[in-house]
Amino acid sequence: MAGVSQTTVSLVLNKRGDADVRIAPETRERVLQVIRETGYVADPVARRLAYGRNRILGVFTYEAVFPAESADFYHPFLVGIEECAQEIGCDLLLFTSARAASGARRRIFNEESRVRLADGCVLLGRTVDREDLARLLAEGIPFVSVGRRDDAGGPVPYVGADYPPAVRALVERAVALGHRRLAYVGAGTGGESMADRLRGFHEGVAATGADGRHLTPDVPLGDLVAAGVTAVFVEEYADCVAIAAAAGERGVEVPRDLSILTLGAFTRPVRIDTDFTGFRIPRREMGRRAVQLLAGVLETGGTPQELLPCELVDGTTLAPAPDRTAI
Amino acid sequence: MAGVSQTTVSLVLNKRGDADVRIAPETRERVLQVIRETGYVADPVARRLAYGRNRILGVFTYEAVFPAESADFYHPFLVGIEECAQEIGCDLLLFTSARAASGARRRIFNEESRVRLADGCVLLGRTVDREDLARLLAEGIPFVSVGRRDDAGGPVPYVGADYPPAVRALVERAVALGHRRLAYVGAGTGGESMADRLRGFHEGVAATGADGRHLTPDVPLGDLVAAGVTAVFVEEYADCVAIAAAAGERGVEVPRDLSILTLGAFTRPVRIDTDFTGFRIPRREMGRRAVQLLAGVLETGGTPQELLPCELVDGTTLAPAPDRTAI
DNA sequence: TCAAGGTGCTAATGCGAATTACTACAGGAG
DNA sequence: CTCCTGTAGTAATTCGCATTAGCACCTTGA
Repeated sequence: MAGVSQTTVSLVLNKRGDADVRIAPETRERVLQVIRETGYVADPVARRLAYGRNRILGVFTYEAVFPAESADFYHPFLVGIEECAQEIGCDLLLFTSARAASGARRRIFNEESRVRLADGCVLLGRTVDREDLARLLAEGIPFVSVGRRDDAGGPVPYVGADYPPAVRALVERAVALGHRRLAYVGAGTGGESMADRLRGFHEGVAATGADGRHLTPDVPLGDLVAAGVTAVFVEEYADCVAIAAAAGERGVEVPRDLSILTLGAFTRPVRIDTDFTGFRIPRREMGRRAVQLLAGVLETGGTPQELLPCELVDGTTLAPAPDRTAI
Repeated sequence: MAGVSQTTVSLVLNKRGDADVRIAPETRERVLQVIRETGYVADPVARRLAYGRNRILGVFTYEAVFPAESADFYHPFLVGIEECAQEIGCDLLLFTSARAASGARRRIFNEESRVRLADGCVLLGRTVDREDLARLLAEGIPFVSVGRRDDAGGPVPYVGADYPPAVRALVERAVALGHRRLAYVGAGTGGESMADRLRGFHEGVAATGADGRHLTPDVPLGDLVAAGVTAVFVEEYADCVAIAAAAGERGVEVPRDLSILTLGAFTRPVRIDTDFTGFRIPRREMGRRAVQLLAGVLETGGTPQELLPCELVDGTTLAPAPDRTAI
């Protein structure tokens, strides 16, 4: 329509004013005019095939992105991801189809994975399949994990929450308030984040010289009390609630008789009613940062690894240790 | 690696057992073996370019997808959309980049729109730009709007909430409880959904012979009371809350002195504390249905238009009309 | 023995852009 | 008048796959 070749149109569209390729202003204007009239938009697919970039970031989650329960644990991450993606002018591709059929484990690389359609991707999930990570690494697909990950055939780029210092700080607080017998209640495994929490607990215990034990979530409240534990550090939020409820039933007053500190893992949905003492995982910031780091990886490569600090939350479930003699 | 041509691999991958093209089982197995070993995955971009389909559905929202406020109005739509997309094995492309720079109106067709990367898309938003709709229609891009839309140079495919009967039913309920002076509080414009609500109100008033007036949201509560209005039908949820609050201040008891019925529009975020009488917009179902309809459009074309019924919610803000003589 | 028909696979082409290599033309220097 | 140097633009190729047309080989029937 403008009487020029496809090449010229391409050059005009991509604003190429290079030294080695130039377009007469008059010609350029003619092309732009036609584009304006027809509303022509370059096919993003072909563009990507030829050029290699899309401005599309993939988001892979091992759970549903939009959970039925609002105010869900993952939501803040996504808020941050979206905010940042918008700022840098990228679209987001949610791999919703990856949710495998019942039974089978969901995997990034399924039969017709669309991962490579995106320029890079953000991984979200409590745990991420090691094989998936290794393959991502091996194939050189740019990605950033939200949440720290152990090496998987190489260092994994991530932005995580810095649990150890946070948990350790909580332990120190409790000890400062007179608590001597502490318990970590939770698996302490099942993902790096759990391991990090437990590690922070042990560090804190070691640093303060307190007595710290590691118990599984199914430990009866009676055992805790009988063992003289006055402060529990609970990995999973739902267990916090359960313990608080059990305490209520048994006449153990929180926090007078027992301090409960949450370590903020959300594996199971639960209604939030108590204002537990613990720390805030900077979820939104992690989401934002993940996208920023991914943008950096796309730009210049590298394997960024960052841990964001968790802010302590005062809450109402930590009090000075009860007078032992009074019990 | 398998000693066959690219064509053969393509045929094996796409499971073509057509009459006109056949592959020896032995060859097929050899190819599959190599694929298994190398973990080869066809480039989704090239695939789309050649074949024309992606199994990617675009989601265009005129507001942020993941709002900072949880339990947001749009969230249920997205839950439904994701659920259904997952079921039919599609990924979701969120056009987060479309959020234009401050000031400018966000548009679907911006300079480098990625709409055409998806097979089709779902439109979400209180109002949708008419020009965008017209262009979508003109270019033959498959899409389905969530929310009824007036024609835009042709009928628009949509799945909406059926407001008129719902509002009308509320009016009839109020009249059945003795209310005679009713007021619709809200703009009644600014999108098809608003117009539909107002229309339903007028229908209800006409059918019952009650006295119905249309007032703007800034009407002072005093005027309502002075005019003898005993039941207000409030378009915007935030206004419901505001009116209830104003009533509380002025000693007008809800619902004894004044019944408040919500028509469920959420333009402005607001804390929900009262259990207003009104109806439930089937948001999640609308999201699901939109994706189903879109799948249908992709399959067989057409211009589906559906309205889903709104279920009445009893709530606590509708009571029999006060005895007029007693006021 | 040869044509007809079936079988199994490949060469060539297209999708729509980006990119590279190259050409036609004009003006100035030698 | 020829050679050189820019300048402005184009033809050809590439990206990785799907698809169509067609080729070579093997049966079968007459």
